[in-house]
Amino acid sequence: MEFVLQHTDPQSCARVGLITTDHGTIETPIFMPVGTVGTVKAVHRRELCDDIGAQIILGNTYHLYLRPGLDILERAGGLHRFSGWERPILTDSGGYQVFSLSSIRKLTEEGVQFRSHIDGSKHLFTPENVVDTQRIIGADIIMALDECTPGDADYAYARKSLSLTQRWLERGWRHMNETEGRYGYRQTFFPIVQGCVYPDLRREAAAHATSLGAEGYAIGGLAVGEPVEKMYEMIEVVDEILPADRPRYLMGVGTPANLLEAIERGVDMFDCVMPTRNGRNGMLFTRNGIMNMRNRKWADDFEPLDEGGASFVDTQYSRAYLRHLFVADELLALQIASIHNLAFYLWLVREARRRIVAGDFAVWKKEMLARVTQRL
RNA sequence: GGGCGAAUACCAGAGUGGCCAAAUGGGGCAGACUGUAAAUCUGCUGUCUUACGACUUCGGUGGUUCGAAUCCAUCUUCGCCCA
Repeated sequence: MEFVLQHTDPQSCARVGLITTDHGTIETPIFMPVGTVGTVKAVHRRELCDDIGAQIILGNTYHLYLRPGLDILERAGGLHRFSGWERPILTDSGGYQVFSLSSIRKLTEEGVQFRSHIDGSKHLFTPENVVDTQRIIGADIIMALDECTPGDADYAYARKSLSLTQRWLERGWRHMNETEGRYGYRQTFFPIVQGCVYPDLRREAAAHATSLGAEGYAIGGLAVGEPVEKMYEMIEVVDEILPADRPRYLMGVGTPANLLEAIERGVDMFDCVMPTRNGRNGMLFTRNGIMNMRNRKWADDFEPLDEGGASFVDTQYSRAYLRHLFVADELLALQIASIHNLAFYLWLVREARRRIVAGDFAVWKKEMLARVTQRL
């Protein structure tokens, strides 16, 4: 993987860059749709490529390891060939499941033992074997195993948790360097900076990760229960330390407003389930604000979903029709909402990129921020 | 014409003397969702009220009772059976 920093906003930390992988290039800032189990839910590959313009998507180690399993993935020739997605893939390590599945896992020095949410069987994930798994999945970008620390953790716990994450990082990094990919293309490894909401821990984590000399860095453990101002503060603290010539990936974030704020603070990559999950639950993110499509007020609104929006669904379907589909529990509703939201997110980062280059990012961001947070 | 049964909130349907403004499901209305255990989850859903609470409800009418969705009489409607 290579990263070229193409432009930096003179008025802020916002940046424009280009990541090159063996599966193609990624223009940053970028939003990466989440496809946990090998599919971006409710969205076809063709829509993802042609209509949404996704340049890279996510997969998840924990989920793919459990199903379909490593044997099938390996025999398929990796997730790219298995799913037909030919552009880059980034896989999360299972670190987020340490947080989200905390009731069915046990943390030890060696790793994390999950009780499968599917059948209850036990599986040990270590910093080493999640690298192996991600190599088998065939991810272009492999994430280190970390403990995603809850946003409300106290200092003592956050320190202890960070320390474990750092030991795991060193083990994963070493294992990565001792192994090779099996499909003939390059795979790269991103450390994850933890430290909860504590600036000194974040600084220590950023410095420690940077010392490895990785090709890109992730900021994890944010948007997990802490106040949003804390999140922005932590991004600032960390981005001061992370090398400018490497991409920074803010994991799991976020709302359109979160993206704008983080881009301004120097973040290059994002992923979040919000556009797809909230979309399936009836929420549309648009340039003009948020719409809950299940609300009665759309019942007889025959205007296009989002005139001039980034996707074909925005003009081809009316608000009243989409509301009808949601109320009637029709599957097409999930597709339309997912396509719309992802197309909007990709438009948002593309536009941010354009504005940074044009030099009016700050003005545009301020205006967008006011609009996207409105409730329609 | 006779017999039996049933009528409960938007719908279906439980409840058969006080713990009933009335279970449950559906529907409706609103909210939540951030590296996906999520096409999921939560709340509200007689009226007034921020709440406490007050008021009006269980086909109609009239009774019994301290007290009725629940018991009695009668009427209406519906279903089934006999002629």
